[in-house]
Amino acid sequence: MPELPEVEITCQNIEPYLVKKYITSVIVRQPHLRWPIPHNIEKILFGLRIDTVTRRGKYILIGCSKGTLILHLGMSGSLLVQHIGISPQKHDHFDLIINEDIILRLRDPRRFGAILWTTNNAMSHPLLTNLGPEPLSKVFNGSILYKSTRSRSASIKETIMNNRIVVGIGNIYANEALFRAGINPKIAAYKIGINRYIILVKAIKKTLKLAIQAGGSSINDFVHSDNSHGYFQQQYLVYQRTGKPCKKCKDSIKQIKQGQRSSFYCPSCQK
DNA sequence: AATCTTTCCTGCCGGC
DNA sequence: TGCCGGCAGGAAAGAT
Repeated sequence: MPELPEVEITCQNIEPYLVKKYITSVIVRQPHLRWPIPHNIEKILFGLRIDTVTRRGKYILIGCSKGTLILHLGMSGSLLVQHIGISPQKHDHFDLIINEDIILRLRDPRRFGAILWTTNNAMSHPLLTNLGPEPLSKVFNGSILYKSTRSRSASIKETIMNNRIVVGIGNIYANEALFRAGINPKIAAYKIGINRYIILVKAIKKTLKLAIQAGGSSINDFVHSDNSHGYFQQQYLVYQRTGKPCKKCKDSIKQIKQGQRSSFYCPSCQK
């Protein structure tokens, strides 16, 4: 399940295979992702040099000589780096062939991912222009989060999962960060004070950094671009630990629904 | 049949 | 009345 740590690691893994190399062909097998892959993408990308591989939230940005390829892994996507000649599997929808040698291959069973192209400044693309701050950047701090939540009656958990407030925090790390901060996921965001927001921001950063260090988390279907699996899934503090003892106080972890998503928390440690 | 992953979009609400 | 921000729910495909 690609959350920000997985996307970050994917970027790090694919970058050396792409930068300063050339796109020598493109194969589209299934254009119907979240939005259609641009119909003429093969012609657009042919012969372009790749200059950069960066990330904005969970969007992967492949900067080329004439524009930017915007990728999103959705709920089940992964990017594989394979040698040319390896046969595609059932859900391998898109190949970028690099220097006639290496394939960057999008595998996405549930097809909630996206492949888009923009010739303008990528940051002014409609999907990117309204995104909140990067959670690991210095501008994301307790004061910013406090100010941006004054009119928010939604729960704190749903609020930190809102991309306009802060990008990149999905269901797993929202649960984990709130536990680390000792904040109950049901509290309305506007009711939380500046002091607790400072603690929460530190907890978010720590949670994401630990996950990136561990190589990204995995439940079922996240595969690293070198085809190895992530190995962080054993270390969750609350996620999917319903009924198990809290790792701080031994109380039983509770599971509830918030906005159609499962939340996990310790009723004793999170007030 | 329900669940799980992301997040955009639609429709609705209340405030000014 | 219209505009706006905010919010709840729905939608997409597939594995289990």
